[in-house]
Amino acid sequence: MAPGSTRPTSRDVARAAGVSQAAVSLVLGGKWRGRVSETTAERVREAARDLGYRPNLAARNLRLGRTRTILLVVPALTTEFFAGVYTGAARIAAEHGFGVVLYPSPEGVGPARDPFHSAQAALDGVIASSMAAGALTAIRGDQLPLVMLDSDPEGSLGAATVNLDIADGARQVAEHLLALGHRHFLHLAAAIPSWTFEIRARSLAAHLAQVPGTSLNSTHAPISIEDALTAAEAALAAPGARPTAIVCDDDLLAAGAYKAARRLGLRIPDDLSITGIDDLALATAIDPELTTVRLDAELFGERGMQALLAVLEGRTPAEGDIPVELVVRGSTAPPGA
Amino acid sequence: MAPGSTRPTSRDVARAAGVSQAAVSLVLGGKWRGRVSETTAERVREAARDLGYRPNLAARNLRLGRTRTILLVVPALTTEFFAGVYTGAARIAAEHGFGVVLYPSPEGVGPARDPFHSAQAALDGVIASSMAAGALTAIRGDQLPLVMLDSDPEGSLGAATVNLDIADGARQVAEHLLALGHRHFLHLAAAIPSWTFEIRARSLAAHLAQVPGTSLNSTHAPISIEDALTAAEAALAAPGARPTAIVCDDDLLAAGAYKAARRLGLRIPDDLSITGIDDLALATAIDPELTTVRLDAELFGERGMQALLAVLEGRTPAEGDIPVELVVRGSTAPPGA
DNA sequence: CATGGGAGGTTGTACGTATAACGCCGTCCG
DNA sequence: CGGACGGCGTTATACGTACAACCTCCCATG
Repeated sequence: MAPGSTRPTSRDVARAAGVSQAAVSLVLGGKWRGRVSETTAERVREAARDLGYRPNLAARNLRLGRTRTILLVVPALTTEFFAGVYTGAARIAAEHGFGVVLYPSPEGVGPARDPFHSAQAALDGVIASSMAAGALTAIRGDQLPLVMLDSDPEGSLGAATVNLDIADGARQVAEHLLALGHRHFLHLAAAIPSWTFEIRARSLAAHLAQVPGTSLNSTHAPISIEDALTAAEAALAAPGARPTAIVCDDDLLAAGAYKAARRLGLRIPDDLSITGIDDLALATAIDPELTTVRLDAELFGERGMQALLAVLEGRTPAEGDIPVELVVRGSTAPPGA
Repeated sequence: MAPGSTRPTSRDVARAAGVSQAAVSLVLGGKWRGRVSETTAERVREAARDLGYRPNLAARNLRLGRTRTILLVVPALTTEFFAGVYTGAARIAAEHGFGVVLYPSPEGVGPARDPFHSAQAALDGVIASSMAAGALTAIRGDQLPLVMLDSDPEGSLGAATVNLDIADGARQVAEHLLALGHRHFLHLAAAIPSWTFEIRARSLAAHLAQVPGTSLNSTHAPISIEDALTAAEAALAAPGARPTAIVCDDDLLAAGAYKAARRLGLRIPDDLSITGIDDLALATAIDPELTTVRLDAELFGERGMQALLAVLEGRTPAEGDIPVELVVRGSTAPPGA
């Protein structure tokens, strides 16, 4: 590369190899069988290597009318959960020659910035978590192929949806705690308006109500340890029957509940059982280790990407929720043990 | 939009507004002052709105020869640290009309996949963490403007570097523990070949050596709680003088050290002091809360992006490491307290 | 010997945009 | 009254690629 010169184009390669630009495109595009001789092809490849040629993706995208780039819209990346979703989605995408661009919705329901303008890349499709509330209004009305993660199948504008079987997770938590003998519950819920969290709450309430004599209170907090601490401490200190178990919408909230329990001198699990959802690394770092619902984030991302690829190819995405699994650890025990 | 039709182009807008395509480009590009009348401009804007026109970014990128897209190459997103870096970088980028695409290097030093092929987007520049070892070889030799995060200023191919003052962090840890009276140390180091971790180790050793009679052993583990648990347990159970303090390269490693201490019946901080680096949410979730070095991940990302923007504009990036701050919490105390 | 056809290319064009260069028309000044 | 100039546009072109269509040998075949 001479200084000041720009990147080499396919025409530069052609000149160096003594062929036409079209021949370069054919060879490097792998479509030269029966069109270009092996010796010429090798000469082209060598010239490309020497010049350090990289195809101009903007030009290729323009020509082909597609970019093989998918936008993944997620809420903030404050836990590794959506990192896992990204990893799974990116893996499947790579297998099909697609790239994935991440758009973490600015904190919460911020000023609805435009993900399409912000992620400058030209896009072939979008996968969006229903929790990325701020960005969703901007996405609606765009005619890009869309797959929603964890979204109300009825209210997703006809877009395909991929869901974790989160209602079943709530069922497993409820049955586990009921079997241990708990009757008085606190639901420490995420203060995010999202279909997912509504379903969790409804499923939890429904399954707890199957046993007579149970009580269920709720309190809400933003998904952060400090906010959860504040909310849990207030709820535990409130007058009336103290719950013997706290069901949290998220492991981070559970960590806040741990801190509240410590402040109030309550031992876990003897005085108070706590459950989470996600199974983050955090879950086994705290003492006692957290009983939680394991969500397979990578599988979630994989299924989301598979669904989008199906949409892009005109196929119908596979049906079926992704199963989740209760992992029983040390934070749950019979009440008053 | 009639069904089956493709996205509207600027020419469609022009037709609808009864003007030329060039006029549309001028109006929508904001360069119409003195070239197009206000009434015509308004007509164009209305037509664009009615048709739901979005400029084709591939075409724009091709025409302008730049994409306003930056690639951020990071190691795996298993903690929120690099999520913070991304957030900071993306904020500064957005202020300058740039987008950021994330490339998490496949686990560790995986098969050196090509970040440029994987992230399909056409790029204007690259910011790369020196910890993303696998991807770095692919980046080298590419003539894209490059900024390295936490990299040896000497060995970064002349690329600009932005560093956290990690050596000073190690100094603060060393002086804190020495002041408490500790003399026998274990360094639980990250098993990642990276300049950053070498510097931490060197700085730690140098500052501890300033006090006569100190001892320092090292053990290495991949950055995960379970691996750290294994390594720390082995090191603590080894014959010889047991360390009274463990200095960890990372909060995740520190969490592993907590678990090792619990298994061995050692109380923190009475029997064993532990320190980390990063100040993740995890640090205040575990009990006792972790004394650690707070790294400002978002500022790190901001400075990285500012440096890259400077490079792109031909300016010289600002000098100076980013200061870090020891946060003293409950995991450190005088030995044998 | 004419004809077909395959191997090995080349020429030409379009993707959608931004912008340089060029009108055209009315007005105003010398 | 000529021409310069400003306001309001238009026409033409280039960015780099992928591929359809074409072209030219040369050999085999009837």
